[in-house]
Amino acid sequence: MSVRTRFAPSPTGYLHVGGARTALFSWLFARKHGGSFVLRVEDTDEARNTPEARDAIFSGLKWLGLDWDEGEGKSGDYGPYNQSERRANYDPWFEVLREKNRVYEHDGAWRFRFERKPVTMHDLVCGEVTIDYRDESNTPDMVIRRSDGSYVFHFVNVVDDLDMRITHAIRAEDHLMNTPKHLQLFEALGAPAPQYAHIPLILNPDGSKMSKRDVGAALGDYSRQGFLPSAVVNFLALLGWSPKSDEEIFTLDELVARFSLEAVNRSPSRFDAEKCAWVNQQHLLKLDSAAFAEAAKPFAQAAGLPVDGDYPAAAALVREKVRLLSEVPAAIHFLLADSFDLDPEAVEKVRANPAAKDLLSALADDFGKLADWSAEAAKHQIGETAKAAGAKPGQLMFPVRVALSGKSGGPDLGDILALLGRDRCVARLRASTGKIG
RNA sequence: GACCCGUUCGUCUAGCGGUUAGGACUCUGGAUUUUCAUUCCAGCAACAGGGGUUCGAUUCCCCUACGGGUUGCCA
Repeated sequence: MSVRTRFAPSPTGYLHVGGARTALFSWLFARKHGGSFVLRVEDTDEARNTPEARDAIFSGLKWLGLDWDEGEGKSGDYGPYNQSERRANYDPWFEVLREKNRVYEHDGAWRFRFERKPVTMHDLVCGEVTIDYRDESNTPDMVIRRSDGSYVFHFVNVVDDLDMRITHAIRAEDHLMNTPKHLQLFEALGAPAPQYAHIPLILNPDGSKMSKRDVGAALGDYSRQGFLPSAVVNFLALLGWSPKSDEEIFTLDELVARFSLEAVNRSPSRFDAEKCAWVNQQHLLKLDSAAFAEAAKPFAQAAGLPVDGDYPAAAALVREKVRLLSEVPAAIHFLLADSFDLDPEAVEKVRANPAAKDLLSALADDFGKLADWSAEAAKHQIGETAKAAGAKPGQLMFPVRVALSGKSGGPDLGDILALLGRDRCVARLRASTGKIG
């Protein structure tokens, strides 16, 4: 029997990073075993469902690269894949329970009669867990059908997993205590239950439960902040799962090859934005210049920078300098704009050397006389100008950087000189020297 | 409160009876780079506490503390 996993979100908010990771692990497990990944939308709570939330789920999964085999936009043998459209599937199973006298009416609602015995689950992550249903006060019979005739989560979740032939239900740990209830339902229905795997929750940096509104909770924020989907997937995989080696940077394909539920933790982990940014930087480093420029383009456009002409070349110069794509516009602004601001702190450092101003003026003159312009030629001239004034080349490099970019950090100076060209360099040298003096 | 799960550097983690407790992020130094960054090297930093079991416990058991989850006619 081939593996079938599912992701079963309810469309009541944006896609949460915890949900995204649950989806990731389910997807990885299915792909690892050549199985199917089903996307089922649990939209039975009409009051809280929104179309925006539905779209956030679909677009979020697509952004991460987690494609589903059955569900929204796909055909499949076990549909429909929206719970709101599955009413007809539930009634027959409810009848089975009624015939077996496993349900009884109470205040208009129908409750499932638990068998009063210890129930042991064999969780693929948590191991054996036993809940004693003889303690009725702790495990009251649960409502599975409301007085308005609609079915409750526990019942539809079980019936859907059954009807959809789900073999492995991978879900977050907040469902752990639901599992023996579901196991009882499967047993009463006379059907085999899927194997369950409960993965630990993701917490806030301070250890509190990460929920809506918390920083970093919404998956949609990550693209806006300049994260690459491959980096988010990579980082999420490292939360609660370990490759059991010192390697940390993986592509989605590499994760599929290495993933296993045995290597999933049992303890909750906190979300560390710093490390997530570092992982993103590592993924950025794997992009070639053209791909990097393309990925950063939306951010440049949003910042009002022109994305034709020098843009691709400018973006390429900062590929190794940024951790997030959102940092690109500020990093290349001086290369594409006509005017830029001088950072006061950088100017102070230049002023610390009394000779800097004269050196810059001399360099502007010498640059103007240069016939051939290239990174090498310009850098060579910096050395010559410095030497002529009895200074070391290094003493002039930093002032030139500040005069041309306004900042103390940035791309390689040779790259800056080459991209700006002789005339712009001379003009900026003169203009900035005046301001520095 | 009851029930369940968990607890290794600040954070993510390796470890499955005997290790100088390893790696990564962050931070701090240094090397390289005539600039910036990358890179490299070094350093700081952990087994929650108490009992057992054992020749020997971070590893196994119990208790306590702490954290999290569940306790809905939400999912």
